[in-house]
Amino acid sequence: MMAVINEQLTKENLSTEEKLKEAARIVFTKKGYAATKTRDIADEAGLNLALFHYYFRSKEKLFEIIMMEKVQQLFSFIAPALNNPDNTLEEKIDWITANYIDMLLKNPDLPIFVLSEIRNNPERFGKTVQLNTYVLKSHFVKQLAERKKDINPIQLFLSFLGMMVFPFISKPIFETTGAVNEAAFKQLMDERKLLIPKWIKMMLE
Amino acid sequence: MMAVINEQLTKENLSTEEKLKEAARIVFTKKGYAATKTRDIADEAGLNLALFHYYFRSKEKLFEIIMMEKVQQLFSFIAPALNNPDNTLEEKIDWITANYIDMLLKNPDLPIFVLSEIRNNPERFGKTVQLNTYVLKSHFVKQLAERKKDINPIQLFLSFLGMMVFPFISKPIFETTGAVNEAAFKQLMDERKLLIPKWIKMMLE
DNA sequence: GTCTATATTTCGATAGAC
DNA sequence: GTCTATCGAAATATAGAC
Repeated sequence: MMAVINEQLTKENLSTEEKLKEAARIVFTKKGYAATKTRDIADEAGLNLALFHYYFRSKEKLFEIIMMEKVQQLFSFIAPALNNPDNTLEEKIDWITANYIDMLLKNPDLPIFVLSEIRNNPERFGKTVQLNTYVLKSHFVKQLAERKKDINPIQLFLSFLGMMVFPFISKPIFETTGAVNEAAFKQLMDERKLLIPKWIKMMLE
Repeated sequence: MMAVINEQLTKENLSTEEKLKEAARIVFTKKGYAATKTRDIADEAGLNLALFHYYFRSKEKLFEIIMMEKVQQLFSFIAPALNNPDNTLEEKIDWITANYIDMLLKNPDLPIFVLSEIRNNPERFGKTVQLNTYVLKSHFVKQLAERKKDINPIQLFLSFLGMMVFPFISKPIFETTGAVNEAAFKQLMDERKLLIPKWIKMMLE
C-alpha cells in the first residue's frame, strides 16, 4: 500500500529511464550542456552508454527535456503567486520571498544553469517563458499601480529577483574564497527571507 | 602621428596574436569555455587553426589569459572604490553604481561568463578573488559600521551587487521573449543609476 | 531491455611545405 | 610567420549478441 508506493520512489527502484533522467538532471545542472559528456550521465546513473541512446536517442533530446523542466521550476512558480487575487501586495512579497529562497536553497545550481544555457543558445527559448502575460500584466502589478504610481514594475522586479537570485549565482565565489561556508550561507539566506521583504516594502513607501 | 597611432589600434592592423586574443574574448565570453571550439576562434579572427596553436599552444592556455582579464575587469574595479578614504558612504554608493552599470553596459556578457566559468571550474580560482581583504575589511564597511550597527555588510553587498548585476544576467530572457529590446534595456539601466543609490540609502536609514 | 564492441564524427593539436 | 593537410584522442551514436 503506502509502503509500496514509497518504495517505487526510492533511487534503487526507479525505472531505467528515470534513473537516466535523474542522472541527467544532476550532471547537466552542475556542469552545463557543453561540458557534460553522455558518459558522465551513464556513469552517474550506474548504467552503460547504449541505454542512454536507447531511451533518449541523443544528448540534445534529453537535454531539451531536462531544460524545459528546469525553466518551469525556476519561473512558473512565481506567476501564480503574482496572480493570487486573495491577498495584499505585502502578503505576496512575504510569501514569494520565503518560498522562492527555500526553493533555491534546495536547488542552488538552478538559476545559473538556466540563465547561462539561455545565453548559450537563446534561439531555443522563444516561447518557453511568457514574461508579458503572467508577470507584466499580473494582479501584483495592478496592486502596485494603485499603491505607488511612479514606480516601473520592471525596475522593482529586477531588484526583487536580483536580491533573491544573485546570492546563488555568486555562491561559487564565496565557497572558493572561503569567505562564506555552506552553513553560513544557509544562515544568510534564512536571514534574507525577512530582510528582503522589509527592503522591498521600503521601496514602496 | 596621432593618426598613425590610432590606425595601429584598428581591427585590420592588429597583430596576428592580438587578432586571435580579441576573437577569443568575443567567443569565450559569448559561449563559455566548453562550448567554444578552437576553430570558432580562428574563424572569428579570420585566420587558420594552426596559427592559434602557434601563438597560444592550447585552448586552455589562451582561456586562462582571457579569464584572468575578465575576472579583473569584473571585480578589481570595485575594491579601490570601496577603499577610497576621501569620500562619504553616500558618495561611494553613487560613484560605484554609476560607473559599474556603465562598465556592464559596455560588457553585458561579462558577469554571466565569469560566474558560470567559476562554477564550472572552482579550483582554478582559489586566490584570484580576494574577497576578505579588499571587500569585507574595506573603508566602506568601516563607514557602514559607524552609520548602522545592525546591518550585516554581506547582506548589503549581496543586494547592492544583485540589483546592479542581475539585469545583465537575465538580459537574454528579456531579449528572447521580446519583452524588452536593446534600446529599452539601456534606458532601464540608465534609470537604475539613480534608483539603486536611492534604494540602498533607504536600507541605511 | 541490456550489454559489449565498434562505427562515425568532432575537436584539439601537430607536421611539414612555403 | 603562415598555411594545408592530417593525426590521434575523445565523444556521440549505432550494431548486433544475449
